[in-house]
Amino acid sequence: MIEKVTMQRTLRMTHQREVVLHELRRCQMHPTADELYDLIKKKLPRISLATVYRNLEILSEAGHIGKLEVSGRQKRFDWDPTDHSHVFCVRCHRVDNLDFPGLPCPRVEPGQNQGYEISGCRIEFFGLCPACREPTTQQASQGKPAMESAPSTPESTEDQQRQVLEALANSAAPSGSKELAAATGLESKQVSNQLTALKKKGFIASPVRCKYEITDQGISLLGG
Amino acid sequence: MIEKVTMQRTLRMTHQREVVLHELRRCQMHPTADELYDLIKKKLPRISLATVYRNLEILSEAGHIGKLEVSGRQKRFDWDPTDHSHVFCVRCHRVDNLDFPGLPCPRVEPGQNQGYEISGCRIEFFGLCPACREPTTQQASQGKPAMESAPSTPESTEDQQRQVLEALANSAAPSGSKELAAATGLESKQVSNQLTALKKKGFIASPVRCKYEITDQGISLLGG
DNA sequence: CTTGACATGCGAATGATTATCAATTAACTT
DNA sequence: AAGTTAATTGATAATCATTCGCATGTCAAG
Repeated sequence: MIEKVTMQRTLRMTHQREVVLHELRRCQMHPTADELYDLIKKKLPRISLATVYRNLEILSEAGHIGKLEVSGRQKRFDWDPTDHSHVFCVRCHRVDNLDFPGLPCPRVEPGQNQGYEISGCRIEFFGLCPACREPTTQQASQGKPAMESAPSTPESTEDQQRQVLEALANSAAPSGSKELAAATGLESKQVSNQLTALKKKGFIASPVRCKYEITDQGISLLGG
Repeated sequence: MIEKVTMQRTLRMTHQREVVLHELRRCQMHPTADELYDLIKKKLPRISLATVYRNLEILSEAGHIGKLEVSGRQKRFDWDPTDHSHVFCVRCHRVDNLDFPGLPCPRVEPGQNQGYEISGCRIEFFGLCPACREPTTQQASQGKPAMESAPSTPESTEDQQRQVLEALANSAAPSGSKELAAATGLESKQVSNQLTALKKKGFIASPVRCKYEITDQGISLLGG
């Protein structure tokens, strides 16, 4: 009698599910759920982020799309569910396909390794994407260009601090680390580190929690 | 003059950092931060979880330990920072080393693939660990056995619902999905699904948000 | 046209991790 | 040995990505 209690039988193709699938296929990239959400909102302004997540999960479960779990960061989704490897950029975190000719997965010894019954493996390449390889044409990275984060060069502590300080000098109101990260193109963790250092030295101050503004001392530092 | 403003020079060997490193080396496994935290608390009851996280980060940054980012789940840490591959169990999420004799990383074509400058790759094997391969001696999995989660077999919807229902029958007070997940050894998502299904059928009821109790109808179902 | 299984939108919850901040402390520098 | 200073700590709040609960909506089948 418990058999009567079942669920999740059919896959209904609702409008939003259709749009999720269509937009993913259309963009031909490997967007995160929220990137796709932003895209989809243009077509379906009332859709919920949860619906996007739900449908991506269901569609990947059903094998219609692929789900990428790259190195501990945000999941990305792939319109192409067939087996293939990916590269991701260590700087801007963009993901691209990588189809190599040879065998993708190294021979899995059928015998048990460590007692494990190995059923497969995932290979994940990393490196620098074309955009991030460039020798930095300019460092001012405005906004976020749709799907790809702002490439930034690995800079010295001093450079980073100068950037943060300049960004603060150009800002009217006290800024948080996220705004500063956006303004400088640095990672917010880096920005945060530099804020701490700058504050200790008295070049910036924090009028309210998490917000910073440049001090006279900081201004004179930039000026000198 | 900005050069004066620097930071992060030395690695101070504090007591807690020493213990973090020591405990990680001692356990010879691949614990998550909070598993290690539980271990460390026995030695240093006043240590903060944040300190454990911080030190694991710093130590791995400095190359003293390894950081494992397995398929979108909790990070794990490795006392051995040298290059080697890992297998993880798709059921209990345990991670083990895997040293194969041959070349671990497939030849990275030095030419640019997709314009990427590939600097390396990560191979991640998955399968079933020895414990999870067993044909299920019994399904009652009490508590969590220190470092390894409770292995559970992929069961049918009906089995899962029966388990959940039984757990509820044995519980005095209304239970949440987490407790039930612990009691049944199922994943909390699964439990949640089954709770929804059971509730719809009237076999359980929810006296308060997120808590469930078995109904007379549910009891009679078990009895019959 | 009712039913019931699926779906949706909303908001709140969760889990893992990180940031903030005042107070300590380890490793220099006298 | 005492003073200086930046790294570190504990406690806690915040953050981010993701999921859940629930009331409501939709649709295909009886």
